[in-house]
Amino acid sequence: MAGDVTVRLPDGSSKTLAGGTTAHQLAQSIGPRLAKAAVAATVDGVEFDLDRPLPDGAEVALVTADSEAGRAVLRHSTAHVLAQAVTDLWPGAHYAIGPSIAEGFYYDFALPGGAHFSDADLARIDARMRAIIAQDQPFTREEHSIEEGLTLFADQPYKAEIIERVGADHELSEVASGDLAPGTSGVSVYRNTEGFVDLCRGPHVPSTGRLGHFALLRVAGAYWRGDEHRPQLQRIYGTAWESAKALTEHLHRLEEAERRDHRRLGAELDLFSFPAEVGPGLALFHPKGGLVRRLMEDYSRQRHDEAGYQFVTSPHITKADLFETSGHLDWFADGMYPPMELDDGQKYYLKPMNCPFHILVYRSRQRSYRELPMRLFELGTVYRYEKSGVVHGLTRVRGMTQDDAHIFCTREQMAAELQSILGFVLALLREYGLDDFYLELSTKPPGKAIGSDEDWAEATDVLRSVAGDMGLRLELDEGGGAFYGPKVSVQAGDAIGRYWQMSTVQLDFQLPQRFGLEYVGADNARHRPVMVHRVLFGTVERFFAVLLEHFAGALPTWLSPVQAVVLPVRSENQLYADQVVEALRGAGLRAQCDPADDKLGARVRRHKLDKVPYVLVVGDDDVASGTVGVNRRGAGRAERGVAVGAVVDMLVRQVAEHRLPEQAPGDRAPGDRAPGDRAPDGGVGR
RNA sequence: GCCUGGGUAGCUCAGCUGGUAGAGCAGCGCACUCGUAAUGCGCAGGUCAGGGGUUCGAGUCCCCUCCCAGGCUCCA
Repeated sequence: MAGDVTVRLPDGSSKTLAGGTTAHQLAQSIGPRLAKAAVAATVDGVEFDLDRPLPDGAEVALVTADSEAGRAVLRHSTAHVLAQAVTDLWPGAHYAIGPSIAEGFYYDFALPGGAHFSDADLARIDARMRAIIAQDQPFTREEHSIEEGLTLFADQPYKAEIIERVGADHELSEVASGDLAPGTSGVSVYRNTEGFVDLCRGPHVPSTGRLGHFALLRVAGAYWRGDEHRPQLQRIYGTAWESAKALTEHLHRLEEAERRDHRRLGAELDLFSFPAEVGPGLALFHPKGGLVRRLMEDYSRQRHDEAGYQFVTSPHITKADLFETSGHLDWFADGMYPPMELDDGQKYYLKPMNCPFHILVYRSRQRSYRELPMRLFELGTVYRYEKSGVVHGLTRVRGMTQDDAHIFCTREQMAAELQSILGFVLALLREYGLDDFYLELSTKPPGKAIGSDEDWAEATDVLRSVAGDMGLRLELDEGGGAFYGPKVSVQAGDAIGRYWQMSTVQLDFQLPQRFGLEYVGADNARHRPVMVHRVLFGTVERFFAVLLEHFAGALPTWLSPVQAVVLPVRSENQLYADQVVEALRGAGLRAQCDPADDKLGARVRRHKLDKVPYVLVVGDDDVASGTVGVNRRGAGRAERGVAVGAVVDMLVRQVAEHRLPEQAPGDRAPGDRAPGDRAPDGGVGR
């Protein structure tokens, strides 16, 4: 029939439909469930509203709400409703951009008179949004010229700025806000019944009634266009999901992340603190935290020893000259503590990096090619003057210890060396229970780098090819390199799916040149070595934090500050309990006794909350038969009557093998709370 | 550095519109000697982050500083 259109579906089949058929009608023709789940469609790879007619010959796929693309549509549409609610409640408010993001959305506003949002406002906005959703207002798309767009948004300066930018650049395929129609010289807007109109590329759900499983989370300040020289806007963050269940699960994940927060665990488990008297970003490690740190550091030293690294040590401060030569004072001065002036006005700096010192070790005498690759390693404590707003627990501090190595090698050796470094790094991270990795390649930072483009290109190519051989996903971080060279970083996923930057490997042609490094080759001529900068944990502090969160505080037995606690059931069992502790200690284990001054249940609970891997209970039966009751962390029930020798052997083996916990999370009773928490009051979250 | 919100006992928090502080847990003491996630009673503990101001009187109102949280920017 004339005017029919034929479209192809993802399964390869074709469907012929009456001309003007929309994606929604197509979905209905396939099935009511699909029609209900669909929130948008892709037409030849471009996202479309459901009510737009399908062109003939198109490849059409329906986007359902339970896909990532579908959630993005839900979130973006929810952001529109948020903006509508805010403009309802604050007439004259300017709205800027409101994209969907990884697990939610945000919208930026400038309120009249410079007003700002409060938590109470969030509740009001939430209520208004729900009213809009209840009205099931349709989202209607319109397309306008640039000029019409400017008229439409005459009183919305941020929207006008976006439109002007589109007008100035027709080729603009996408803007950060995601608000514009790609490849067009006009703009599209979406309108709903109450007259709210927003600049938007789309697509949107057909009507607000399709939304509703959302939560507004927090308000924050954010610079317009992310530029700290531009006005600061009021941002509202929220999340939205396809179902109440998905929303609830997401909120639970947020609670879980909060429960695992290393700052919280650090205080609860008495590992470290940040006294205000010391200063922001400067941690104090308590005996238990210090012990864990030492275990990690000792093991790191052992592995580096085995891998052919040589150990060096360098001071914490140095004269300015060194950082002038290295270029740090030109390129990194913002990140350094200001100098102290000593002697005759001589400037000394706290070191922000270890590399210049290791370079001087290399340069202390003439080097032969026979010495290369030369791998210098140091647990080097560095200080960086981080802006006050960025310090965060142990993951972003001002004083930190890097497990830092600098490898000097020939150009011929560098590919193999990089490969072996990455292999070494990944192997060690796996031993700590991290096994979900991807790599990130960071390239030359625009405007703040030393060295020629050719050198950067070569270094970047080598890193890319070596990284590509690791069999891991490789992502590009354009412009994210250090000032002296590109880097590959290892991003490790933790137990709840968050990724942390751990190790970085940087290839550097510049510092060897600036410091005039040489080696004498087999040809008896002088050559310039290449340098590789490498951290493995990144910093001991950050790695500690990541491990704590990954294991939810339940560190593997070999890293646990206390590996076993022995509980005599009653005081008459004390002597035997002491003997069990002695047996454990004699085998090199960290064990202690908790005498029967308290109920057994209370003591068990206390040490479980302390995440002690093994709680051993000894009563009359055990005294008689030389056994203990074993309550293993993470296990549901205790095991009775295990021979002392067997327990000692089992623990020794576990520690020697650095065995990982079989079950990291969930070693607390449901609904359980940390010491010091208030009694449950039925409220959700905080 | 910027924005917003905070800072009350070791921890988690309560304290209405100003009338000089309160709970739970932790700590200490006493009693209880108990077989696997909270025994009871008692005691002690706070220059309400620090400084200045308004006031007869400030945890509470105002200003400054410090620190923390969530963001922005930046980054290991």
